[in-house]
Amino acid sequence: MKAYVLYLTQSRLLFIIMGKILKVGRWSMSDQKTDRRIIRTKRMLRDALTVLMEEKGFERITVSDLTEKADINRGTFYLHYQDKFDLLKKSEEEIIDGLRELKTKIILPTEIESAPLHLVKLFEYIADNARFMKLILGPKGDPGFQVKLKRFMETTFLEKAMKRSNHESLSVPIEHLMAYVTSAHLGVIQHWLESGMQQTPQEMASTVMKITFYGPAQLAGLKQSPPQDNGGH
Amino acid sequence: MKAYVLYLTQSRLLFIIMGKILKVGRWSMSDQKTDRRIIRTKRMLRDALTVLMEEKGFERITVSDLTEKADINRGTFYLHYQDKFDLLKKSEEEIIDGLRELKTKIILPTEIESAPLHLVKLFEYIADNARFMKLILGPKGDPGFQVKLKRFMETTFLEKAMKRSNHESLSVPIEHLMAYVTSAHLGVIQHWLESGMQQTPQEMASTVMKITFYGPAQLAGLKQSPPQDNGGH
DNA sequence: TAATAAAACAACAGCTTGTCCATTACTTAG
DNA sequence: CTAAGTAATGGACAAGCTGTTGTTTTATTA
Repeated sequence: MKAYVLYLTQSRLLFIIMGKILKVGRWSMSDQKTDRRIIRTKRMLRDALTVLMEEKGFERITVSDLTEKADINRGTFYLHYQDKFDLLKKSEEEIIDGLRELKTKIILPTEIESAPLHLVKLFEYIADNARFMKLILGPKGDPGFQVKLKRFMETTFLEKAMKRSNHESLSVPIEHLMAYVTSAHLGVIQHWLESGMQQTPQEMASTVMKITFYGPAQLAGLKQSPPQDNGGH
Repeated sequence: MKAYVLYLTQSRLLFIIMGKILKVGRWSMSDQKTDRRIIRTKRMLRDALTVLMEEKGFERITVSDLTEKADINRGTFYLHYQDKFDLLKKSEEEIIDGLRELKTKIILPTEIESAPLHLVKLFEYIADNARFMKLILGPKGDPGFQVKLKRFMETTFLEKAMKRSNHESLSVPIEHLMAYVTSAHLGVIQHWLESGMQQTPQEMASTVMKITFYGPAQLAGLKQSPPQDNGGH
């Protein structure tokens, strides 16, 4: 398998492999993350993204908007990101990475039945990143991020709990139960963000746990009509 | 108050009022919806929208794409819609209107505790419009539509049920309970669509009702750790 | 201070947008 | 069936955005 260097400009490297042109990202001898200029540029662009999403929503943003708001040359943008979708994706990944860090920190020997503490930490993290979270999870945000967040919740603190349950006793498919709970959690988070975060992360976690354990209907005091099984016929 | 007709092109009408230019939508003597050509054009464009959203997602679609796929002159597009966002919005509104019709049809004297039947009808309607629903509620869809759908569920069959509950007994804020349940419903719908709709609408409605009544944790057999109130301190 | 890399500048073809006009094709009321 | 009315077409336009490039300037760091 041969690889020919085809072209080499400032920070761009192109290969031809098997007759196909392949663009292989960026070219640099030094450590990418050291240079202050890079960090500054990226920070400016991500800040600009946030501001502009608040102003007009992601769909209406152009790369020109971003670089103008960030006070950066438009060409510089393309030195770091492919397009505005790439910028969004990488901003999202940063948030998810933060979540994953949270996860490794949180597994302590003291908490075996630790779902509530997990939840509190999650709400705290969201509060710390409220501005971006509110946007990305809001009505003009990115539904793909919702999926990522739900998947994170599922693998982190729900799957574990569910694994411990007695599957045979489940009268509903586990996948639906999962979809129900993760989405419910997400919905409460969204509402919390939209309504200006009037409650503390502790209160929110407690609320969510209560509903999950006692059930929405029980908590609302609706006991008069237990659901009859009309799924069979 | 004077109004001067400034300009009149094919199907466009412009005013100047108090020195300000005002574009007043569309101009036509006849009933907009009668003409077969209009109906055909709109249908073609909405079909093209669906296909293209499947192909590349809404963000990547251009008006040129739409008109090319629909085999329609690009100028014609602007005779009916402002831009691609307008087309999406109107397609969504059509779906929501269908839901509202469902709602008026459904209120029959036989069902007082009718939440389950409401739900079955909802799932049936979604199945009937599965292709568009899957897209619009999917990871490349429109989060704004999720909000609309949740609001519909809230006002239609949840608010009524909640109103009947004894509010004083609620140990969690009703708004959070609402957010929890509507989002949970939405999540199950999304999962159902994503996974190829293996279950019947009846089964789905039954599943959702069960979880809502007995609670996710109870159904999973997790009874060992009832949530202690850690929201206070 | 010298080597190195990022950013700025300026230009480019190609594409999309929204709008317009004149012409053609279709629809429907009479 | 015809004629009036209206939608659709084709062609054109300026304006704006995109992604890329080569050259020059500026900043960083060893």
